[in-house]
Amino acid sequence: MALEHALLVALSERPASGLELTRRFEKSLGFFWHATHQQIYRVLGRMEADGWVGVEVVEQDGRPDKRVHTPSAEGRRVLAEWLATPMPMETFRSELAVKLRGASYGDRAALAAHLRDARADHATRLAQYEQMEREQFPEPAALEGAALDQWLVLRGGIGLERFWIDWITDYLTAHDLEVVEERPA
Amino acid sequence: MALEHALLVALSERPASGLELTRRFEKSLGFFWHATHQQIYRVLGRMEADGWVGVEVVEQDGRPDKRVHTPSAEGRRVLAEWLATPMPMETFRSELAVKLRGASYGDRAALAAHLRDARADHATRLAQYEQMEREQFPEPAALEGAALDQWLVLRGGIGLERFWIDWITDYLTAHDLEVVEERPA
DNA sequence: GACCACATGTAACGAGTTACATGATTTG
DNA sequence: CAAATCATGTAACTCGTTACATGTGGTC
Repeated sequence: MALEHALLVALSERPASGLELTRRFEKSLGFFWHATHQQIYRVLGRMEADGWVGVEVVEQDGRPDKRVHTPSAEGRRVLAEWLATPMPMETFRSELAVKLRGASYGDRAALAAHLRDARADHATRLAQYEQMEREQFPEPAALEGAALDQWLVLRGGIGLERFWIDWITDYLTAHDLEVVEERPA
Repeated sequence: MALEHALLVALSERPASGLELTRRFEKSLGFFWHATHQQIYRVLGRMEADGWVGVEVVEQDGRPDKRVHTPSAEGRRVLAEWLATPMPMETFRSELAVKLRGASYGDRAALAAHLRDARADHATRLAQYEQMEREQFPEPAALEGAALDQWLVLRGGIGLERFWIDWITDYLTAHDLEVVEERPA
């Protein structure tokens, strides 16, 4: 498991409350790790109990208090140890792949419509990532340290979205299911 | 959830016992879906109880009996219905990405060593996939129907392994951590 | 006789999802 | 005053992993 460690990475970059972490996960680390606020609060509570993070209650102007979490010395030790641990090879899990493989046992035309939707979703996300790259990393050659890591992970997200788009396109093309745009007269 | 549906796809291609399914998952659908035999047996039991599959006990020569599962009419209906259902966009989950992003909070050199191992693992799997492609699909242009789908999913697996290798290589290169091969004198 | 492969399971746990609950403050 | 946003949580459930259990038959 690694949500603990993903949270430690995020909190090392900047201390945060549960809700702030949730939002940050949607944006950045979320390319490769998704977590709901329920799960994040639960794990944060466990990390606090285990002494991996310290909590400071911060009063806010016109808003409820928030509990800001910061990695403790023990938390930093745990994170460093995890980073140095070898990992088993990962295999991605994809429902879409199962559907592609099983297409002949259902309505291939209906599936094709969903594939085009899925491709459009990935194209949208790709465009978002590329915009983030332009705005946040205008000069990649000058990056180093944590900022360089962040850019490289964003590059990974971009590469992955391109993989999805290419794969779906290849599938539709091979089955001759691409829609040719009609030019309106 | 979709292990049920993945099993229905596999059983539609060919009826099988639990253990045979487990092995088939390691080979083909396993590019994008991994499942242990425990999980497969449990889900097969549920599918049998729900009437999605029929079971025939087959005696074998010099081996224990096996229980061969075949999709029922109800199972085929369920599969077709699932195939026509729109799906939410998928996000892959990767520990490796978290480690890349968190590298500056640990020992980057130690991480780099594991990254090279991970890249070697993916290169090995890529070679296996490419060999499967040569052996099982020597003439892709002639494929159609279920066989074409199987080839396209294998192509997806190949594309994904290439993504991994490229990404890790980009990371190591950007951090100037590539090992230059020493030429033995 | 020990060991391995085949074949099917059970039990316990941990991780993740979904739905719901609570209370504050700002905006319309 | 109704609705939306901020902020933190509980409860119930499903999914997935790990470890263990059981029995057959062939091989060294």
